[in-house]
Amino acid sequence: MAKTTVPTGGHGPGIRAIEPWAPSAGRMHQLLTDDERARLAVIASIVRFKKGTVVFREGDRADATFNIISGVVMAYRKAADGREHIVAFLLPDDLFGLSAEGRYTNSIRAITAVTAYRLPTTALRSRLSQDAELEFHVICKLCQELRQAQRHAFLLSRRRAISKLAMFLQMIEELQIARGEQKSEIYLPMDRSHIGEYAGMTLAAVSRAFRSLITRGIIKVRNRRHVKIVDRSALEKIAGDPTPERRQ
Amino acid sequence: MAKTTVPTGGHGPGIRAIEPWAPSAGRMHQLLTDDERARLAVIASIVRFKKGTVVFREGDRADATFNIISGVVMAYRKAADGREHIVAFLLPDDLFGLSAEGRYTNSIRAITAVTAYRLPTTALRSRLSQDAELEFHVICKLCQELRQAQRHAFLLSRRRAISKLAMFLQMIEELQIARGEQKSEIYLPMDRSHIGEYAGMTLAAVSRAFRSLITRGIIKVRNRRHVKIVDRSALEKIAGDPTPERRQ
DNA sequence: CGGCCGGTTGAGTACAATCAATTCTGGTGG
DNA sequence: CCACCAGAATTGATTGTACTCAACCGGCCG
Repeated sequence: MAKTTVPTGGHGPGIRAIEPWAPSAGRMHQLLTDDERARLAVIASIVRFKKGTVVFREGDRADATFNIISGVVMAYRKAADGREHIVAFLLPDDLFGLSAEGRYTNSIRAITAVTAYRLPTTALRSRLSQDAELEFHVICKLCQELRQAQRHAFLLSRRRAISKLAMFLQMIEELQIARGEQKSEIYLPMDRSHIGEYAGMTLAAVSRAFRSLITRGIIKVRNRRHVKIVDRSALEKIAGDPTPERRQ
Repeated sequence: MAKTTVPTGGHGPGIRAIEPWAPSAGRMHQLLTDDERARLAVIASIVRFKKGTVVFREGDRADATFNIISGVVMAYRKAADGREHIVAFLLPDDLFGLSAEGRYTNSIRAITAVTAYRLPTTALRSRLSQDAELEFHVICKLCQELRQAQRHAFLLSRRRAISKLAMFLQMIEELQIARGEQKSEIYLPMDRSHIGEYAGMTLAAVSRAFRSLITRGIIKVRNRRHVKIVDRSALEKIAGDPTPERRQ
């Protein structure tokens, strides 16, 4: 990983989230003012990670928090049998590097090439304690992440593989709409096995669920990474209903 | 629900969490100073709910956040088929009433008799924006809740019912230890069907998983609500390993 | 061209969901 | 104090779905 200082004139760390208190039609905003971003830039350095790099591991001493500029990372944990469970996918303007008792609680791996701001814990902490406005925005972001995690758990509680996949696609699409990256097609930065590790199913089950959605005419897969939702209401129905369609 | 103003001399809202940055041996502290609690008490009223009461529903206008004084509530969401998925169990010194775009994202029901502080959103918001110290503590609490939600998702990704139950018991025990309520026995304030709704399995599966742990001599069940872990290492192994023990 | 990685598909199996009795437990009133 | 009752929990039999293991496909790179 390469470190450089923040170039003067760069606009600095950013946080995007849905406004917890005011209506916003599902859109995310940049929560930080230019001024706040500049103040954070002072304590930040820029780091780059190649695709596949592990940024840090669960249990490592947590000496920095990161703020993604570009690229996608996954937060994951290893089960005792060596399987990886993906906790979250993090995108530009997201934060990662949460800790408990001074140690990271998840491992992080870049799943594309990634650029990020690196904010040393101590500097960040003292900056936060002086800046109520900034703290408030961090709170907004954490609320958002919490909701996301709860939604993930909800997805995982679905019984049928096809429901999980349907809900996964809905979540990804919604996220891309909220970010204004809407292109009538969903872009999947992760591969099938990552989807499985996120949704609690095997690669084989993911593949079968995709097949099933395709043959039912609910989605169209242009290629591995590009999916179009054809029948939105059918997808919704499948996502919502954990039980098989009652024959009869 | 009955509302009263906060009795003068009451110590006011409290938040307990594990310190995100400093080591704390898994213990939770009261994050708020007496002074902060008093300042919050000014905007709070005390509310009481009988066991089974729904405090608010997902989608309701979010005009207050709550801080539990005593009792246990569950945060839940309804699936399209009417089943309830439990998002979290909230205990004294926990917060609930998170919102997105001014609406609650989960429904809340009291599963025991509950007393709580009610903090009106607008008042809380303006109090927070003036009080960096307080905000910092809210951030700590949110980090804690986020970790908890991620752990829940991890639990839900377990395939075998017995692993889910084992992990559930570990989580409850750890929570009670962190709160200093340790009594060599785990207390379960929720009933079996709630455990099922939290862990993503049916009541029947919960029951069978309990049986299995009992007959293997890993736990002892004194009555519905009191469980003792006899063989901790075996429980850990089962919790960690989603696959059946490899027969040779 | 061959190997490799990501993905698909097939056959058999294991596990939990379902549906349906029972049994247990704690609370209530006689 | 005990009998009774209702809800909670257990247990049984059957079925469905996803896992496992394994073979196979197809694009990409050397």
